[in-house]
Amino acid sequence: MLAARNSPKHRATRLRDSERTRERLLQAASREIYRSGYQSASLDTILALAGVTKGALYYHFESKEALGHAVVKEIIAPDVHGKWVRPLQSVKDPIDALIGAVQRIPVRPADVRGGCQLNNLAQEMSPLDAGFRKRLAIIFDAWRDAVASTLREGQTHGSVRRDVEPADAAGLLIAMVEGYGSLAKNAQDPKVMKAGIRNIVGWLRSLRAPGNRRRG
Amino acid sequence: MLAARNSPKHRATRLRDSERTRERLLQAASREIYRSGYQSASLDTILALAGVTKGALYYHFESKEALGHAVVKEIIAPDVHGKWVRPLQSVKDPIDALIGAVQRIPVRPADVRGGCQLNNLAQEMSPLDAGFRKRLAIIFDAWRDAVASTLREGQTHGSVRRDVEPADAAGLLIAMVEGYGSLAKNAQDPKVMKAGIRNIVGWLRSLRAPGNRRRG
DNA sequence: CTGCCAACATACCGACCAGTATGTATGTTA
DNA sequence: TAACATACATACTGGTCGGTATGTTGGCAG
Repeated sequence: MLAARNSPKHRATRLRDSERTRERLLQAASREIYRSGYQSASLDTILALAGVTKGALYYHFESKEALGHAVVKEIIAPDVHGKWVRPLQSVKDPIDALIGAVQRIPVRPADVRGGCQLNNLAQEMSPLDAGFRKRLAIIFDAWRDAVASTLREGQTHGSVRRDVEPADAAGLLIAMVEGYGSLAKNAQDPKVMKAGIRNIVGWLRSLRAPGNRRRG
Repeated sequence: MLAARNSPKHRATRLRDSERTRERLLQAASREIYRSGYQSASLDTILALAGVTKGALYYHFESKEALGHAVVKEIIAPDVHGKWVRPLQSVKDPIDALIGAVQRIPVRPADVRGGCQLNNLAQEMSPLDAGFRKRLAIIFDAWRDAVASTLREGQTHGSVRRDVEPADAAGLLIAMVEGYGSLAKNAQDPKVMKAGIRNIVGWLRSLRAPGNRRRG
């Protein structure tokens, strides 16, 4: 009788429901912060989106700030990792991989109008809250390190020009991506972002070592 | 008696005082919006900065939104014009002029931490308020047009490479400037901005037509 | 069956918000 | 000098904010 029906399922169900509530709060907060910015994001709006009430929120998070930090860590960081770090790990051709990542930047009207989650929050909160700033800086650093590493590897394999400074080029790439994102967000026009992607891709091609051209 | 002492001075004094109050409100609003963003900028804080009260504000501006629009038109637009349009008009060497403008980007810690007024407001308000978005888009367009025009002129004079598309290069330059501004703002580190300026300058040099090099 | 705790829901709080209604001092005009 | 408009100051409003204190419910151990 001691081993029979120890009811791990019921416990698991409860825990899973609790985790699902937390996840819904995170997703709702992410969407609302994306729309209105962190400071103007209303907890009531987030709660309505998540379909729960204040009690649930303050059970899972100790404050609005903690909720925001959790969005950075559990939503934004994995997103950037999936788009800019994992795709660059152990690839044959770094330039092709970078071009692919750039071309996979969302260009649907809604995405262009909303901009980049990472950049949005960094722009708004970096001067105002050290907790946000540091967490976002870690993401930017990981992004830049991933690009720089793949460029360095390309240099050792001879596919990337030796006179390119990987760290500088990585920073420049990120600046271009975020800069064009800003321009396209203001213009509210996917064409601006598409033109930006073309220009970035052209610049990336110029980093390829002579004799390693894929085209032309 | 009809022409004597028609008291234009008193009227002028009154008008000048009124105009000064309006100007102080604009400057205070600009600073507070720069610090906290438009949405989170408190009118009470702006009034305290300007040293006036609600009555003065709503005498000169019909709403917070109108005040914000006036900041864009009367503070931000002239600032961008003075830094990126006037310095590029009828210059001998467009590349040198562009390099000069880039090198004149403020890199003091306070400037780097605060970011670019134009980009700050554009990022925050473009998706939320069409009035802000359009006014800011006009500034971005004027900026890009000024850069593109000076590049075109450089092409006719032979100092800029013919294979450069002026409009594309202008957009890329602005994207780089704003992108690096974002990265430096998040890093809160003037070194990031200085490194960005060096990279942008290097890219600008690559636009110079062969045989027109200023430096080896 | 009972007590207990996790996982919420509900009701409420003071602070702050943009905006307004009204008061008032200082010229200007008739 | 009396009427009047300009250029504000003061006092107040309804609404929203993040946060808290308390109530409620369901599963689960003893």
